[in-house]
Amino acid sequence: MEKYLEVLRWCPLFKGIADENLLRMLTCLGARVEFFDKKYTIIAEGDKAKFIGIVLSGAVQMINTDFYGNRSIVAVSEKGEMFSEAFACAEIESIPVSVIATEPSEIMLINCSHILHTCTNNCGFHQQMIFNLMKNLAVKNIQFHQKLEVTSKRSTREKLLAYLTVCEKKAGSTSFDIPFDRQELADYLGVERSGLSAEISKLKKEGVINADKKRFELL
Amino acid sequence: MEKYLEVLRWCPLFKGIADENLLRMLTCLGARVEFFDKKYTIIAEGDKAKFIGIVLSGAVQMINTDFYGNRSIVAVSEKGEMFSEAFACAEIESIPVSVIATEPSEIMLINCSHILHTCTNNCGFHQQMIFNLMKNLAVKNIQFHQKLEVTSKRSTREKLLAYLTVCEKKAGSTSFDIPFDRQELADYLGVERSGLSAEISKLKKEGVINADKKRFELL
DNA sequence: GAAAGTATGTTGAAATTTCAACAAAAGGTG
DNA sequence: CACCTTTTGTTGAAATTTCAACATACTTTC
Repeated sequence: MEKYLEVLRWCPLFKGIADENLLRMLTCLGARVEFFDKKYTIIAEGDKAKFIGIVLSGAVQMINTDFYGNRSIVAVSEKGEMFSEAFACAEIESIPVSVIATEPSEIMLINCSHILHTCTNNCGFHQQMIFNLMKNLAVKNIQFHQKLEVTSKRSTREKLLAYLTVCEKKAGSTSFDIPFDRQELADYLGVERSGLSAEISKLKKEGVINADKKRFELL
Repeated sequence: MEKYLEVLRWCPLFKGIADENLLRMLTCLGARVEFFDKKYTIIAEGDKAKFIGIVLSGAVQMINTDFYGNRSIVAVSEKGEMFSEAFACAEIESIPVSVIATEPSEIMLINCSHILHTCTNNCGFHQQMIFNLMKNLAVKNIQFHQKLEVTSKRSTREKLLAYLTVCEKKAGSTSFDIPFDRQELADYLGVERSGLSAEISKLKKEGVINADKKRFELL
């Protein structure tokens, strides 16, 4: 597990926990690492919601596919971030989305009940970890607020600009990469790909943005 | 505070805490109760995100108003439920939405730092409360997933039916009341009121639903 | 480096939503 | 009960989005 230390130090779950304690905890938690190729399903809709995932390398998307096969991208987790923690913490039966690797990815899986229901009173690191988990859940909540703010806009143009503004803030620069190709961006924003492409072109012509592949710039 | 005991027992924050401990904790937490008339603002966008709110009576809505004045209803909290807990727990600067009373409401306000940063190691009830708070954050997360699933549908009809299906599940009956009037429902679903009214009429004619004011039935 | 496959941009027609305006119904108030 | 206000339903025109189809650019594979 040593080779993952650098990523794990960045993971919100282990904030404030020293390396040597972290490594011991991983054993105690029964953490295991699995590799998934691009496009592979890490957790399928309907699976038991037992595990918290941590992205050690690569990236994953939470996908919601409806009755008619329409894909909606709910969220993205990148290196060092967690996923599926809300489902595991809420102790619901099964997970309502699928988690897909969008690149070859190494994923750490931890049975959430090991975090919630083991030695909660004795071990200080454990308390810290539960606190970290709570804070992370709150942060994810806020991210949902942001996503709702973006997708609740009525037009493709407004959704796109709202999303790019969020990215700009996150990146701390007017120029940044987004984690989506055009079809994925459309599925994330809840709009039509062709209309999205048209809108991007229009905004380029108007001199509002620059865009090339996944790189965007707000002018 | 005794007169609020019945509601507070139902509040997810105090689950598993006996009445006598609960009352002592309220003092320790510095909980206070305020009354708000219908349409009054409990927390305004931009306010410091210090407080967790608990609805003792009445109901509140989380409202997001954009630059152009378009209203979007993010969520509703009813009797016994919490609000603003994610903002407080994430310890962000200021709250990005407004919380409005939709009926005359009694609201309990608790400074979240009193929950997170006081006697966390000594007091068992306190540990329980933090655990409850975490679980509630996870549940709210899942509710956001549900809302996204509803609002990510492309047509007014699909959004409405998806929302009504969620209500049906929650109510455990094909007939139920929704917490919105027509304009509010439109602002919650992210559609036009007139189009929504038209769609409701259509679904009634087709025999798919019954609807009268806030009461709906799925046929 | 050629071939196949994937991603992106473009376009016009069809469908849907938004907008504005009004009428009818319901609710609140003196 | 009459008046005023708010809510809801309806409608048609304008704007926007979706859909389908195709051309081009870019990637991957052999």
